[in-house]
Amino acid sequence: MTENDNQTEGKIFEAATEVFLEKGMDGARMQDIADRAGINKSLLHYYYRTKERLFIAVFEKVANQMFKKFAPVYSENLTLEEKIRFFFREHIDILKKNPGLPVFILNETSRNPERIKKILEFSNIGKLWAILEKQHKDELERYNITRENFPQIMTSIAAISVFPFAAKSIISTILGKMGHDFDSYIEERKEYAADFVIRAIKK
Amino acid sequence: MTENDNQTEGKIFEAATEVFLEKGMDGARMQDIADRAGINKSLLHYYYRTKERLFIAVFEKVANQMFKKFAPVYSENLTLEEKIRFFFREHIDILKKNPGLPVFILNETSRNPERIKKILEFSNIGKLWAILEKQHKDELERYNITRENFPQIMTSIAAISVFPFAAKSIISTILGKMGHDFDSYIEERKEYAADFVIRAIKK
DNA sequence: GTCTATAGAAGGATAGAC
DNA sequence: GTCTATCCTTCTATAGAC
Repeated sequence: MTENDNQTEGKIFEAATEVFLEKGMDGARMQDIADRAGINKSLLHYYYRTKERLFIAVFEKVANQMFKKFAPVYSENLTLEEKIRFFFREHIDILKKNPGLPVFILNETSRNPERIKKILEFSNIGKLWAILEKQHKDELERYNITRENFPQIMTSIAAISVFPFAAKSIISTILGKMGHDFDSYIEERKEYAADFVIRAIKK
Repeated sequence: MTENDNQTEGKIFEAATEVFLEKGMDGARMQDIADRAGINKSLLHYYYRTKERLFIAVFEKVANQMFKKFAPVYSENLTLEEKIRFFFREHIDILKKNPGLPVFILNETSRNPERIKKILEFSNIGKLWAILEKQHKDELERYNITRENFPQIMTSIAAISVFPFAAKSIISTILGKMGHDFDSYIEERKEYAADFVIRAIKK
């Protein structure tokens, strides 16, 4: 591969990421991607053969990005509360920079459930409970966290972090009516969300 | 209008609702809608002129459905805790019957923010805080609920109720890896969510 | 590797008969 | 009010020159 290959392929991939995030698979147009990449439409097919393949490349990259950001949660040097605070700060910060990500992933996985399986195969999200139980054996006694309600807690945490961005246009509109604005609402949320969850799970 | 008008228009509307919820505006095909309604494609245009108009009819009906189900929250005969419990039971039950609703609304409002404005105009969601303050003046002292953190609380409640359905295929896959199943997770959630929120907002 | 030109199919929309 | 036939545009994808 020459340098030109990489440059062009990279430009295509970036442009495709933009367009797919904005319009979704069905709404995206190959012409639009080509224009933004500053190249000809047929080059897209030269590098990726079909729209579907190009989409999958983008989807897997973007989805992995989302699920691989849980690293600090596995760190041994943080208390449970610190991990929760850390998570909300980091995760909300990432979403702040990519506000279109949640709707994109939610939408595409909902219309095509098989897509998520490959991504989750290589994630250790299934082992989360085992890790937590091992790392916080003593601490856990001070919280209402059990193997049984663990899915409820984890999905609530994800919900509180992700939903504001997934529902951004609705929330923005309502906040506007009440004299608030979205950006400061999000900034406040990093700490509020952590407090909220910690109170909710404390014994 | 004859009876036939209503029957056909109704069948079209029902079919359109199904298809739009399943595929979204961009993924939906007029031919598909016509087939499900058991009529010819050109009849769609006879009744609704364009795909866009048909979509708007469906979207407004469906979105209103979602925002008008907050009625019990305005009832004077319930305590704050009872309202929260009532909300989660009712709301999760509705979503259980229409699991595709959240992604549909999130997706379409995100790609076209103007769409939500007309719906929210006729909703009294902007006055929620005023109503709450009036109806629960004394009770409120036992909770950490202020005018300032009210948006944080409301969006957390919505998040906890809506997100499991918006992320259904992801959550289902993960639950599977952990030996749980989605349906019982949802059934448990009605009570768990209420407990979770009440603990989180108690002083 | 990149472009132009175009095939081939599909989708939304309309005309006109009944 | 409903159908058939068809127009027109748009979109993905490929052929072939450079």
